[in-house]
Amino acid sequence: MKNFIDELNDAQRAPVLHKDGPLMVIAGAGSGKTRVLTYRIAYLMQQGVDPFNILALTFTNKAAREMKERIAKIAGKSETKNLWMGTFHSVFAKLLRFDGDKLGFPSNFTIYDTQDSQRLLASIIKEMGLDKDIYKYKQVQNRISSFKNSLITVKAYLKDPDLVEADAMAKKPRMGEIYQNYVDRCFKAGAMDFDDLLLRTNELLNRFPEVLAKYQDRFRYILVDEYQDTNHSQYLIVKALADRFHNICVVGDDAQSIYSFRGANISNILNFQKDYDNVGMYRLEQNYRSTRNIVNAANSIIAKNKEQLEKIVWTSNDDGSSIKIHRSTTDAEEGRFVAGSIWDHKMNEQLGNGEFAILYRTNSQSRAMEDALRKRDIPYRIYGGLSFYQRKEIKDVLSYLRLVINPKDEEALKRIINFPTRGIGQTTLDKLTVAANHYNRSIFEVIQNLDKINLKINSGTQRKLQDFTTMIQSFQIMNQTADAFVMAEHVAKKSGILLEFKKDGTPEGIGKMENIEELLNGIKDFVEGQVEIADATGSIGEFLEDVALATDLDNDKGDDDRVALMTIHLAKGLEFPYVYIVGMEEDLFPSGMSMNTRSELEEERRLFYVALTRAEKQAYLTYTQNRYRWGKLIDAEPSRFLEEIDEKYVENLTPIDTGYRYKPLVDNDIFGEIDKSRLRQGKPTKGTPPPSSKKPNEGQLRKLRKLKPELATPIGNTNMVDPNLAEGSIINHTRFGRGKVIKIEGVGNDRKAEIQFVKGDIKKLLLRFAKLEVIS
DNA sequence: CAACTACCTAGCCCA
DNA sequence: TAGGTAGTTG
Repeated sequence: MKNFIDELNDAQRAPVLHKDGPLMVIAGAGSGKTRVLTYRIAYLMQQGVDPFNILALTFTNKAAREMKERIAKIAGKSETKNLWMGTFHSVFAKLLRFDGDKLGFPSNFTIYDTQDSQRLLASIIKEMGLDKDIYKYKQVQNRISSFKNSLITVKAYLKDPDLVEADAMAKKPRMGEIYQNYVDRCFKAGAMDFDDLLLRTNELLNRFPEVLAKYQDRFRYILVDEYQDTNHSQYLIVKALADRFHNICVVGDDAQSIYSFRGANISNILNFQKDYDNVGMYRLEQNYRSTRNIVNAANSIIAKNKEQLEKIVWTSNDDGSSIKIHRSTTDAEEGRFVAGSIWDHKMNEQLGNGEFAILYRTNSQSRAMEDALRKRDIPYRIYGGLSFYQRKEIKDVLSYLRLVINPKDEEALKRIINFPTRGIGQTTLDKLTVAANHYNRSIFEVIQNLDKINLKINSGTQRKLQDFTTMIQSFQIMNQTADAFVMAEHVAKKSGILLEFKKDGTPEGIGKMENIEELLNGIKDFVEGQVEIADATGSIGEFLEDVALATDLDNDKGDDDRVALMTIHLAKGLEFPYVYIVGMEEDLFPSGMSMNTRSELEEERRLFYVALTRAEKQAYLTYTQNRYRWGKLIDAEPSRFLEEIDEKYVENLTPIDTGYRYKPLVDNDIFGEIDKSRLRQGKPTKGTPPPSSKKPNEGQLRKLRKLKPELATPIGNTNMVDPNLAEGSIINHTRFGRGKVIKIEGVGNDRKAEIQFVKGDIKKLLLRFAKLEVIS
């Protein structure tokens, strides 16, 4: 084992070496926090801590996988096998599979995704005879989710007059009943939703002291990444588990807390020192990721927030070029600018597609970007949005598999009982549902006992129902021996799903069939991968768990070279050399729904901070004056965040138009204040941003020449017109920068080119005089 | 009683 | 724009 500790700087080393007791690491953006977490685990193991006694909670499964690999490199692969590492949801789903029976859940419980929850709520609301325009299932689902994340059970809800009152005021007096029914139905279906995985874990640890003791004793060292984004439910689990040994290490950055909409509570990190005695406090403030311009610009933004832990992020990296702001007239043009700019960078600096990311506030903004990238043949990948596993045809296949594992799974059954159509319609299903509720049994059980209950279902339909259950039962028998792939392939064929799409024959049908084939390939890969894992079997159950708990980034193989398109939320924790933050407009970013209170606005600002600090070399901020929203073209105003960046770090590629509502920002005093106070305390001074002495473009040009000497313009020798110059050429002008030739006209000495420059303006230049260098 | 088609309308924020 | 729904057909 080589001495990996030497690879750390002083600030990083201290928390790694901190042995026992609670500690908190406040890690600024790009300061190497994953590294600290990884090395701390490796160090604990080196010190003789059994990996069996270590629990590490990460934000994505991908992050867990990568950390595990790095630890394996240091400590050896066999050592890491017993580490419990993963997201909150996957770790506690595993725990509940072991001990959830004490709460009455089978070990093969289904995990309902958001869509399942919403469908179930929609049917409950319908069954209760409530007005679906008042009780909107999405709203109801949101509300119940927030109850669960705050550990408000049905009982607790009913006891809280404020909550009950609030729902009554919102004309939803029967919210409590819906909540109760929802919980009952999930239980009856042997299903947990995402929030249950945490809520039920809490319940388990509270109600069964011996279970709590078992896991307290096991998890002697607990590490939590992204602690600023934990919710109350997660907070309590961690607190309970760490209560015996107090060996808890939390890592996070309050400035990057961006998940309050799903219950994350920033006070968890702000109050950590109050929760434990003798907390070791460590700060990582040196940023290794970004240029000084980016770091300082980000600091100037986050300084506008009031609620935060004190820290100064600084860097010893180069200044880099300034942050570029670009205005366009429409979102389509915004897309063209971004695609064009990426293209230019690629051509001029010989970069791969993977070095670029386009970040946006909402998924719907991706379309304009996609269109523009496609036109330029730039390969890209969209992250998030509708995931592969949420597509209808895929969910249908998965529903069959779910039903094989857990026949009580009501949502799976309802999806497929009549798909492909087999003559079991809504009326029949309604009768079955009523009976199931009445007898307190699952629908599947009701069907199996049709002969014993008189449901007034005609004999033909009864026959069809029996055929259906017979089919599922045959799958179940097969599942006792077959692996996930064999099983899934069999189900796709025998259920008639594949045939259904085949005979459809339309392009959509063929597409769906291909998707199912892709699913099958994925399952095959999965099964083969599971062979390497000690106690894994490659069963359907394992596969379904994997799918249910996959986060949007987990499916990324990352093996091909594409421009990344994603929301800012998804980009947390990632980094890219070139980052385009698009849609910098009021009402969009900050979102119109998050501008009402100070804390909402501060979260939007943190989101902007996260976005900007993803960039290593260069950040672009773009906005448009008109944007299509809700199918209509609407006027847009530049985001207030644009004026919040200290102007010394930005450069406008487009001249400020007369209608521009904001003056460029001058107010950088806030940052100066904090900085001075830190100076007085004798803290590091490297963070003080020295005003950039260089003109922004110089650095860029110099870099360009260094990278590609053959592209450097031989000054003074360029008024000979390059024979390669043509319409569509990309050129470099010694004064105006890069541009694209739109048109060439005139002859001889009069020959001139109309050029669209990257900076935004269009110029007509006489080729006789213009010092142009043809790049391509 | 189920299946299909054609409309209509709400959603559009983020996991 | 897609998903839900009413109306019609088989």
